[in-house]
Amino acid sequence: MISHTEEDYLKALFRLVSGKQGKQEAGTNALADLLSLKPASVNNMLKKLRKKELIDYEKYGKISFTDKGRQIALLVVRKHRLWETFLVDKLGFSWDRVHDIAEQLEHIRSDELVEKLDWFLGHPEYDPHGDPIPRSDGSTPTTPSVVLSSMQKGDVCKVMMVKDTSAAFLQYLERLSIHVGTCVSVMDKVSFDNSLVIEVDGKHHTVSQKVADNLYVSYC
Amino acid sequence: MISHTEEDYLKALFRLVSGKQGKQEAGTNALADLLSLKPASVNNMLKKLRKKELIDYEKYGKISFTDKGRQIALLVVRKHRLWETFLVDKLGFSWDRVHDIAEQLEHIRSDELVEKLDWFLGHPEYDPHGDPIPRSDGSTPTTPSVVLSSMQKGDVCKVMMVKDTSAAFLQYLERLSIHVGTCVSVMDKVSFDNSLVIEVDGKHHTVSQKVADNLYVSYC
DNA sequence: TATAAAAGTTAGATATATCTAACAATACTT
DNA sequence: AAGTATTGTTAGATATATCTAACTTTTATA
Repeated sequence: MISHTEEDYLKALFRLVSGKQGKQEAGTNALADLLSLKPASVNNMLKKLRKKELIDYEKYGKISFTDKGRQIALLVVRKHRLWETFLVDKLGFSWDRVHDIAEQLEHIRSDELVEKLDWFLGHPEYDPHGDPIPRSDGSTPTTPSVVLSSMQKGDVCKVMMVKDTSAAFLQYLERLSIHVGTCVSVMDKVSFDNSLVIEVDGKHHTVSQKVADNLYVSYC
Repeated sequence: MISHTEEDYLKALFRLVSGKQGKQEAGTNALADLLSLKPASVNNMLKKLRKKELIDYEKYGKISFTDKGRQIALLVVRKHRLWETFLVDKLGFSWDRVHDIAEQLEHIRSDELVEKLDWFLGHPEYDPHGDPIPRSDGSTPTTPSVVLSSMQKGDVCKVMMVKDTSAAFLQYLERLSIHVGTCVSVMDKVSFDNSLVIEVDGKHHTVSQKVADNLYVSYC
């Protein structure tokens, strides 16, 4: 039996080794940061997870999943993103309010529930932030790889995924009327700082490179 | 902040002092039985709950709610029954599979979630077993008080609530096509053991007094 | 009412998951 | 390659929630 806490560690490890933050390796400190815990606590848990054969790691070495561990991590992520989709699509939550609730819901244990929820939502492939929802067979829909900041003047594209899903950033996007699926035209690009002048819904906005780095798009 | 465990104790106390089991008083042993814990563990927790001003009780005395404690218990029950309704009405669960899942969902913390769920379900007053869903203002819809076992030969009534919601009993009712809302005609009553011959959906069944005691009905 | 049974309490042990503080190994940097 | 900074580990403390075993109080009954 895997505890909520253990699931949290596995999910955090998943974010580090295969998430959109990009890094392919995870260490004690990185995990501690992500979980807002102390390295000593993480170290303790790593031993427990190794004993349960959910991760591979040796003293002072890097951490990686066993097949069993990855499977559990994927299921937790699947549940998290399905619940986020439920909260937004069915209950009418705004996309910046669902994270904390989904963090709780992702720990509910019931295979039947996950599959019924998936059916109820119409087998969604992406959550409200555009993150791919892992399938029950362990596969994952493709993730967009083009960022808005790589677009040039005159390009027109569609927002596919939001990288930073903090409430603050999502609320900022809200003010610009930018959602997943929104069409964005690049009107100008300032070479000095790479900020972009974009048109959304007929309105012009200037966004910093940092903002544009956090928006994954596809050409259209 | 109230822990999951504390919520479980408060919910159990609620069942004892105001639930359909009828008893108006709760003791250490009764709580331990209901929670499948040892009296010593319960005693420990009672001290903690008293310190938090969620219950009133003195050494060797009976246990009762403070207003604050009752409010929390009612909210947990509200959440449990709303989630059960969601699982049956929206996800298509059968009524004998929802209890364990709702036991987990009832601990999800978010006032906004509860209210949105309530709206999504159409402000239901009763859950799939006919149990009243406490309202957000703390009031509770009326509970039926007439049991099938008090009906006489020739009476026709509608099932309003199932008292014993164990999977075994619910599955038994399932085989008899008895649900909340089902019409039942009493064809005969055996005075020897108070068992009843009933007609449901054109079919005749004999049910024991124990079964009939667990079905609340209203005349129709 | 004396005694037995039931109910309730206490003390001390265990398991989980966290922390701090001190220490050890690895990695960077010049 | 030496020294420093970063990263990781250990030991021991704390908090929660459970248990067992022994004990006390209350209640029931003979």
